[in-house]
Amino acid sequence: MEVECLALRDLTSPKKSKVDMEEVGGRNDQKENRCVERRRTTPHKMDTTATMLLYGSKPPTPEHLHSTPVKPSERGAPPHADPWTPTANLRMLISAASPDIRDREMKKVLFRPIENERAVEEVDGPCQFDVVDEEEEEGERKPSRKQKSLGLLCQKFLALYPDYPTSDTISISLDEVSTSLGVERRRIYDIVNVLESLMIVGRVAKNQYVWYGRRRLGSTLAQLQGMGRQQRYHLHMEQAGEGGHREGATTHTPEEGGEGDSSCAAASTRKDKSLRIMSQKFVMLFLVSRTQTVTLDVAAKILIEESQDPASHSKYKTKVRRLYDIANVLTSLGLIKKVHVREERGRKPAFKWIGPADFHSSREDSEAVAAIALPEAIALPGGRKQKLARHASFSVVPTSVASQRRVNSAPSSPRREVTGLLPQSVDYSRRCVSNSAVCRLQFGTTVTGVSHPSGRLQSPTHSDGNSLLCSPGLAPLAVPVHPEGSYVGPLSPQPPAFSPRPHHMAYLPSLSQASVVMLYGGPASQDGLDRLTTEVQRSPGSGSRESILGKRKKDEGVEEKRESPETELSEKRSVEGRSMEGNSLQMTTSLRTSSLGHPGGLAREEAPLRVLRDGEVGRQSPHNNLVQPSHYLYVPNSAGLNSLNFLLSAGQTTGGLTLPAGTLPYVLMSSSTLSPYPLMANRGDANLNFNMSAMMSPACFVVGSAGPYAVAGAPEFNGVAVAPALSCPEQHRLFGSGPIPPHFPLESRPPLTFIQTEKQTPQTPKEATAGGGSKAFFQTPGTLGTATTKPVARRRGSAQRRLDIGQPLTN
DNA sequence: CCTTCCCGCCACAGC
DNA sequence: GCTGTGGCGGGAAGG
Repeated sequence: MEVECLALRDLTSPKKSKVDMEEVGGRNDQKENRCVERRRTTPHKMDTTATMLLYGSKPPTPEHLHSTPVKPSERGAPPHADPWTPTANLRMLISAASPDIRDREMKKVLFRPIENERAVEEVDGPCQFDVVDEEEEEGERKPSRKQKSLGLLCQKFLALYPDYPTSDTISISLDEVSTSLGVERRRIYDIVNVLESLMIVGRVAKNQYVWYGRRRLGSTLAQLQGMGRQQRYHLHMEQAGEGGHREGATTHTPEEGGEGDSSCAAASTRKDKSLRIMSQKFVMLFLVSRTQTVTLDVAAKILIEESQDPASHSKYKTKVRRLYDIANVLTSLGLIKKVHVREERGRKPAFKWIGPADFHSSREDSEAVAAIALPEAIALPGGRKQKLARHASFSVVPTSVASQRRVNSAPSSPRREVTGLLPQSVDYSRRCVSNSAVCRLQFGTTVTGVSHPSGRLQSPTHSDGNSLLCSPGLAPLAVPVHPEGSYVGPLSPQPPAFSPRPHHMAYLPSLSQASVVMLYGGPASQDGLDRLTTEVQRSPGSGSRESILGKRKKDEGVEEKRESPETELSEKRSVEGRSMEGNSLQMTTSLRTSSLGHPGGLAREEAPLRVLRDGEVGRQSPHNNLVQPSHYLYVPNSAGLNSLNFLLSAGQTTGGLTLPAGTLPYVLMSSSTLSPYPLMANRGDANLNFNMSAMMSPACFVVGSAGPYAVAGAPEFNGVAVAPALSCPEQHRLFGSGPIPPHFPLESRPPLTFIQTEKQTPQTPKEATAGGGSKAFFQTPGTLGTATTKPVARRRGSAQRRLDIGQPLTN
């Protein structure tokens, strides 16, 4: 193989710089104007989020999505939900909870629709929930910069999809994502580009990406490591390290690429994007570094060199800015964490690799890996090829990859029609894979999560086996929803009644604008789970905390778990709730958007959630202390939960969840996924409870132990999507997912079922069956057909970027 | 003041 | 000309 160079050459295009220089003056002016304008508009966008979720599966109209945000009202969505309100509620909860949480909360409010804030303020004014702490009111108003950070955004993004999807059928629509997350597309590109560089996502078509999750991460990393070595980054690092700068390290091969193609350089288009390349290189640096710590300074220098640019100061600054962007994403992925290195002159910011160290083992997808790389390598369909490769190392991979991609992409039209793409590969039209338990919701999409193996998490108890995480292998599928006792979120103050044990509530503060209902289960029970859980670790500190990042760590499931202390970040985010005893499932609703908060506005309460049964939820597994919930049920509020009623079957059940096709959209997420978010939980007691009820007032839900849960959909919901999670082991079996312990105690339990009450359109999951029984869950009605379609719908399509991706068929 | 990094202008590229 | 992409750097928040 030749070397393809990834050339960074483009990173800084001289041309551009020049231009900028020239234009600066004018540009700025324009900028100003634009800014204003945009700002103004933004709020609407945000508003739409909820809507988006609703429509996710079925996009109302493609146009809508794209276009500028329609006001919610237009769509029928409630005018903006009050973002603040939820927050307020949270605060209350938080206060009640621990200080840590509070802090955390304060710092980050995930999913808060930032942009709307303003609007909201004006409109809503302070929320109704005055309950809140006083203290914050003011503060909140301003969305702090942190709340808008790329890292946070990335976490939200990641939370939408399972770490280890069973198949590569999960598609990602940038429009939807940007809308749902309430950010501009530009930001999504930043995230996606980095994820793409690691093969966590792949580009399918314009505006469409496929979610691969971390399945390929290990191989990707291995590949990058190899490339890094080839490039001799380690040498560079060393040199740099010492001297601080390495300039000389020219070790790297100059371009080779066999190419001499210098042409490459010229050829390169923007596509070669630097962000992607930089991201890969940055990761390589970690992988080849002995210390696994890379300072921005060094990284920037190395990257600049490669890029051939004369390192001008400005370039350096630009590079650094980009590195921060990349680092934020990588941090969110749990691959690196920020640290400081001391040097002679003080300390320098640096990042330390905390991701999987041992990814070699998993090489399954070697091809994939290859692919990974370097997108750049790929030739452009247009026939232009580009790329450049500068470093031999890169070259290695590329070819194969490139070819692959081409192949794939070529055939299909750029826009992938639903079906058309990737011939071999998956039919995107179907979102769900047969086997997979997971479904993604299309847009709303989220997928279910799955387990991922990450292990380290939180739970202190892992020993018990409470933890549920699925083994990697299984992961995708089965997520145990666990059956153990389920408990419903206490709307009512008295949770105890329901279960013997203290319930735990988990409250996620802002998952997204949409309100969320979380269900979290305690430890699943049992043994079976235990096995699965490989990952759980105790966290040193409190049992309760877990690191966020940690969870995601495993690659391919196999990776080692790390114990490492979490990153700072993680710590912050650690949630306490998890440790709760979790026996049961708990549900909580966040009010975020919703109605709760709003006085009038949103009242969607048409149908409050009600509990169908209470049963004793409590029975859970005996041992449950501190277990971390394995999964959470995430329901976008946007969907109109408020109006929904739903029933949950008793937790114990095992059966599985059954969701009627039309049900509401929900996603089952592994706890790890959520880990990053602040979660409030009550530990059994009333601590938190108190407010909850208030917050939730509109909706109520209950979980009965025995019965199935039914959800009544609000009118709005047409089932958006159903995430399939498997709750029980049995299901797993069905799916074949994994080993499940025979003795899984669930047998008797009734399955969870969601029922729709109201009008829901049942959707049929077409493929539901395929997988096996469980599939049903998975399917999201919408997802299947609808979702798929959506892409097509996407507005006009001009695809700009060629689909390079073909993704590895390999799977 | 320095670090971090959000924001969004605007160039490009495919149609 | 239009739209999707995404490079890039100003400048502001945070520390």
